[in-house]
Amino acid sequence: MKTSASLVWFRSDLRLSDNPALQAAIKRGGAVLPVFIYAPNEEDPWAPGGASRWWLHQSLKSLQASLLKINSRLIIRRGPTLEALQELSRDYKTEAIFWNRRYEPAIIKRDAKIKEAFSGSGILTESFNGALLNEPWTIHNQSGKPFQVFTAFWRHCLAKMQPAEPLPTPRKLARPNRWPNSLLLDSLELEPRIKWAEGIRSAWRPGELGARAQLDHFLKYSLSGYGETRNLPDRPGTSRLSPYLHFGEMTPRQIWAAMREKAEAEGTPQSVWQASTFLTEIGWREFSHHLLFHFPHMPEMPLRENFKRFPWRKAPEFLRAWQKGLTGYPIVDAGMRELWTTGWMHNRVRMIVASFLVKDLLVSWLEGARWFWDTLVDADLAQNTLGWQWTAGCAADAAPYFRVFNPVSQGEKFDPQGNYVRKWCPELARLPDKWVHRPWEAPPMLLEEAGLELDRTYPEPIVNHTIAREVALEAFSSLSAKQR
DNA sequence: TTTTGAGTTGTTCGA
DNA sequence: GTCGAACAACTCAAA
Repeated sequence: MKTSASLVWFRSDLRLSDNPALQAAIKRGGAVLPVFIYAPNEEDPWAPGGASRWWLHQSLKSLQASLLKINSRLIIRRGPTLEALQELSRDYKTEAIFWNRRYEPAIIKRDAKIKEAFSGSGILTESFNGALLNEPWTIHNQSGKPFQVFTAFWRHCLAKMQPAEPLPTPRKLARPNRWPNSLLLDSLELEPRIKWAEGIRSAWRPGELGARAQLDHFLKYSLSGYGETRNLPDRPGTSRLSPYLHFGEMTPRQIWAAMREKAEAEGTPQSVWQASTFLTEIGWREFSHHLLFHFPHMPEMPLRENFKRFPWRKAPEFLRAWQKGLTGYPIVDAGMRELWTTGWMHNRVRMIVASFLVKDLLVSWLEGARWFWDTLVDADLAQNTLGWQWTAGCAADAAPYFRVFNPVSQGEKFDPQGNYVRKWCPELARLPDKWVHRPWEAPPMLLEEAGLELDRTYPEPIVNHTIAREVALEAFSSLSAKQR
């Protein structure tokens, strides 16, 4: 005798709390079958990179454990997704399939096909908003078009938004009479064969519990100084919630609720300001999803037409030096090595290294986006795309072309004691503060005392920033209508 | 329809 | 050392 069941198709929502699809299945009654289907080629060309796969493995493991505690299990299958869902629903008298939406163009298309395939089958399919404060199609300006400028977008959202209370965490799920087969998590081979993930492992605690712990820690220790310390890469001044948000181990709605609670408890103008500065970052996440939804070609194409003829360099040796953290600019190299080691980079440093690749080296933002995609544990198509287009100046609402970060002054301003640089570039550790961001200018005696031999133990700068800046300004001005 | 004001995160130069 | 202005042109949003 088969029991009637609902499938809950887990995707980028690896949590039990505040999960609309899961709640819908519970509400419907009958058994709940939690399913994860691994089908990376359906996300092509943005299938999860190495760091993301590592995180995904840990998250699934954590979700398995959480489900076990509430009388349930995670069924793991491989794609093609449609076939996997059809097979499961055939074998287990499935009445409904529920999932939370994703917004990547390839996923939207695939999900639409899946919905289509089940229509008329007698199986209900329903998707929910489990990742955003507002669905992208509900936000538009007065002429009915999507916003392209952040400030206007976020002002509009703040005025209209009333995020609901987060949904509860289920205590117990109804099981089927008999569990479907499941693959072993290890058989998905998400973890790297070569052991390069140890640095990531020691930096992070993936999963829903890790997410909550991180949020609590941030609210308790870092939010009060957020406006200032978020820019200092040697301190834990940022929220570090990005990977949790990407994998749906935490929702913006939960963050919103936690912040509101805290603001109500404290209520000082200062705390409200710090909270709003942080919430603006959540606003950027919303904005990036809004843009990706309305301009689905964004991951590959510049939003501004005229950038299609930008003279990017093909410079594999520059790209490689940047990737390896061997550019000769300490703050850039420190950032790239932090990324490689921990799967994450401080936001301030992301801007610096991105500006360096795009403006000093004149290498296309797409190359940068691809590298970040493979190495970041928080790699998110919407956020990564907007971040790079913003830096390159080819988004509608972008950094002005003349804003070229100076890697030395940025380093001296935001890492004045060189703690960050010394941590990730230990060969520079013994240089005095004064020279730690510009070793090539240090007196030879000092270099020797610090055990540093330029071009042997640490590279000379691969480009001269002052000259590179001039070249970049020239290249960018070639885009203006007057000149061309 | 036309007009106006504004636009995340900077740097440099010269007074 | 500090401060304000210049750095383009363009597009978006809203009046």
